Amino acid sequence: MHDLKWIRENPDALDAALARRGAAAVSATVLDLDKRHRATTTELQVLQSRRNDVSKQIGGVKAKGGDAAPLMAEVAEIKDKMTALEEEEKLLGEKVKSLLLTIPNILLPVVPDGRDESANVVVRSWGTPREFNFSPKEHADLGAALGLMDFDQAAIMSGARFVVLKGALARLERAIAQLMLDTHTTANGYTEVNPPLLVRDVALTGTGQLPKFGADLFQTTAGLYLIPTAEVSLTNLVAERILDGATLPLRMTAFTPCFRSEAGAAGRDTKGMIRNHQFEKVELVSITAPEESEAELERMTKCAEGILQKLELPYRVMALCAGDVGFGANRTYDLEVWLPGQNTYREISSCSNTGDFQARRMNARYRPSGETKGTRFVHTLNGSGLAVGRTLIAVLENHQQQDGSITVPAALKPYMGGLEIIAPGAKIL
RNA sequence: GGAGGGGUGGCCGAGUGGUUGAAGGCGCACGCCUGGAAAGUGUGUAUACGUCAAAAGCGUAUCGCGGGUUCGAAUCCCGCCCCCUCCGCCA
Repeated sequence: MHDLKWIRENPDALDAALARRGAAAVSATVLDLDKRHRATTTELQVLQSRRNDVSKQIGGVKAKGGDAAPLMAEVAEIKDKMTALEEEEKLLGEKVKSLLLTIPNILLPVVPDGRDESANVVVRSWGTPREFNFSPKEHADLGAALGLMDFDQAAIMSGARFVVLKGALARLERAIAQLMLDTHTTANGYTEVNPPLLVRDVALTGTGQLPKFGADLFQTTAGLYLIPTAEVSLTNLVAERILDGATLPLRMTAFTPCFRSEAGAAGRDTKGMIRNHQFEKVELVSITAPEESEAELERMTKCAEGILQKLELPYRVMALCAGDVGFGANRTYDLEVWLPGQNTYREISSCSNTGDFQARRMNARYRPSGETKGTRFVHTLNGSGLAVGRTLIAVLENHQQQDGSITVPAALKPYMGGLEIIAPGAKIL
């Protein structure tokens, strides 16, 4: 959400920023509503002031046993006028607020121009895609051949876009998550959190999924929503709080299931477990002072990259272009992992700085250390560190052998009880 | 799910219709005192919005949230949220 004052002073900057995203200008509409809202507010406040005044006089007159009738008549008249104004004021205020909630964040100047993902820029890459002396298979085929990845049975109980992992693959997924959590909580300084998976609409409004993207979410009959990412739960850990500046930055990580309706993705990535309704992810969230957030984004991205390196998975870092950066972010790096079975790079992590965009929506502030007066909005960042399901895919495809077995990367062996090879033919279920 | 109790400033806590943004205390800041410190003592100590070129000042709102009653609400009424206690159910 944007600062209204800033929009008043920089309407053209807002519209120009929206144009970079390919979005329509809104400043004129905002300013018109805001102007009418403030005019109404001022008018109302004059009446309120007068009413408070006269009411005090009535108290005084009555205390002395005088006749307050004329004064009461005056207040009655004032109140008449106030009723309509109050309604108007409230309505205009709500209109301004709801419009503000639909305006995306302003991109930083470093974000490359471009309309869609084809204009994203490769920042750096790591690792060399392995040379295969056979034709590498896709993860869904590998998993099925191992007998440990079952889409059919998942469909019977849950429908499309679900998967059942069994035996060594179920364990592999857990091992991957453990490696990530252990790395982030020790080497990278993040605090592990186990947050709620069901949240209220205010939490989702705070992080920006609502009000615009409700169609992507699963909502329960009780009105709560399943989180589409732990970013929601973790970032809301600072909602409505005033933090002590000395405690910043806060770094937290959580391993959670994520739920997405994939409403707009019919027909895309229908094979395999690339795009499921339910998947697991280790999320990273940082809360920083404003001047630290850009450096923190670099740091966070490096933390995510570290996991890919440990797993010996080639990847590249993409700077998303203006048209591809998400609603709440001012800048985003995607990590794309090499998938030999699909002969392409696929997104496995997305690290974003939202600046004070989310902080304003959830009223997350801090008091700069040393200062006793005044608060400022914090900056919030989030990144996948990494998407666990997609990491599993990458491990399968990159570490597959000609016979369909999977070599367990060294970093995962301790978490696999020393298992070195996941081989076909295990008797399972 | 049933019954009851409660949500006041950074914290504790008073306040059941009238000049209360809110007593008192703690904490914090600054000063006095002291060789220095403690103790003592004095002063100050919320947020948002509006007005203003800006500051000061002024105005408005805020005692969980929203609505209502009233000339006037932290105080009365209604709805919601949250917390606590007991009962029931339950991993």
